[in-house]
Amino acid sequence: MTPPLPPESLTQRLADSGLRATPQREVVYSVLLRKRDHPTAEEVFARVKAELPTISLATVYNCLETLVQCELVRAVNFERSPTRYCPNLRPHAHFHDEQTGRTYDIDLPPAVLAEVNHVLPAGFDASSVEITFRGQARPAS
Amino acid sequence: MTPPLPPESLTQRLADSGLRATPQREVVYSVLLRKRDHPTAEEVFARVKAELPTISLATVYNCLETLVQCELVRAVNFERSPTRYCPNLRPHAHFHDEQTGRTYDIDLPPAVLAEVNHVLPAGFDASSVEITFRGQARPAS
DNA sequence: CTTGGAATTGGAATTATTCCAAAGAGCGAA
DNA sequence: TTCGCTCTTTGGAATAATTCCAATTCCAAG
Ligand SMILES: [Mn+2]
Ligand SMILES: [Mn+2]
Ligand SMILES: [Zn+2]
Ligand SMILES: [Zn+2]
Repeated sequence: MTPPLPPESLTQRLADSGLRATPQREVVYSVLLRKRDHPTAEEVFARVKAELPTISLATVYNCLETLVQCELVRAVNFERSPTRYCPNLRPHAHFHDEQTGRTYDIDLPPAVLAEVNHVLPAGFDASSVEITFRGQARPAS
Repeated sequence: MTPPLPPESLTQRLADSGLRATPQREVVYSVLLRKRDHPTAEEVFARVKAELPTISLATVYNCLETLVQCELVRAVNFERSPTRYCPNLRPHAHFHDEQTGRTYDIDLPPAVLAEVNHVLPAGFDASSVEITFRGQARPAS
């Protein structure tokens, strides 16, 4: 009974990049883990303020950027709407519900990922793939 | 010897949507067809000005939006960089070369598309999928 | 204790895009 | 034809997410 992917220690990951674990970074990250609804920077800002009332929006942007660099968080974009942030580290696609605006994680089996990468002709060396669905969701859960 | 997908007449498509074929719309569309390098609105603006020196940037945005509505053109976004425009109507993914910034069309076989759609759990009804690769390209052609 | 680099902060700046109100065009009815 | 209505274009102002900047503040090492 292994714990489900022991979440990489924030402090550890930051250290690996030669960065410090600050209260701001810790709270921003914990807010993302607590409610995984792909919030925007503004939404993260609002949630973090509850714990750190004096944090600035600029800092939230800085922290999010840092977390993305450390690969603890993914930045997700739909068209030109504000960037959303996702702490799910498993390979997954995103489903954007056009009615509600909600975003869902869709697990991507390695086999499918492989299949998708096979469409690339010789000479194309992909470092990442991104798959985004758009439509209507009525999730079972 | 059928012509390769007789490009839907712009005039026809516009009429279908109850819209008029204007010189501005025609030139914007022809510019997209002429050089399929996924230009931004600003780039389209520059190219169109050669033929219609008095066109405004607002009109270019309007025309592009119209062409997207008519489904003659796809809007393509990479992160938060300016939207790019693509007149390729076949199902295809995009490959974004991180070095050069160039964008390549990658044909998507129906089988792969089907496979990808199969990752959706019950309750998720997708109206479209978007696949984007990022990496380094050394295209054969 | 110092002190130098890292991090945060508030506010200004940037920039792609949208909005707006006024002027121009095209077309069918009279 | 002319009129009137609607669609379209246009230039400039406004918007909004994000980035930039310069001034503190923080902190860990010496
Ligand atoms: Mn939406
Ligand atoms: Mn790029
Ligand atoms: Zn996600
Ligand atoms: Zn394309």
